[in-house]
Amino acid sequence: MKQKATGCKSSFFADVYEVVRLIPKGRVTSYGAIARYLGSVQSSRMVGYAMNSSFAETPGVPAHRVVNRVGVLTGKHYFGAGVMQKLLEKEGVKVKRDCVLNFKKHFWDPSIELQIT
DNA sequence: GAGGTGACGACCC
DNA sequence: TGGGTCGCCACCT
Repeated sequence: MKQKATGCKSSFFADVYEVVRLIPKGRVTSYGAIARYLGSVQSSRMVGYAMNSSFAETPGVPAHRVVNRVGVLTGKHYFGAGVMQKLLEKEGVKVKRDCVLNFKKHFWDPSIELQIT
């Protein structure tokens, strides 16, 4: 951990972290939604990569609120088995078999919620 | 300085 | 309709 590019607000990662922190409690979003909000839906993979490094971020990034486009907790393996689901259920999000129930209902789109007026 | 990696998404067969 | 493959782009080694 020499530089990690942290502290550089213009970093793509930093931008991702900022958006994820804005996700309200009991809501979830997708990697693609964040990537699209940042202007590059093709960079959706980078969002996931950013989450992988989010554990080193302070304060912690609620990465458990970020799932793939169909509501599957693909990152739970990195969080720890059951941890991601437990955190979501604690916030009122029903999770079954690593899938968010009523995903569309809990979906939080930054491009809409954070739309520039 | 260059190549490889990756928690996804969209398109094609 | 379902499964498989490709692309994309910033960070890490």
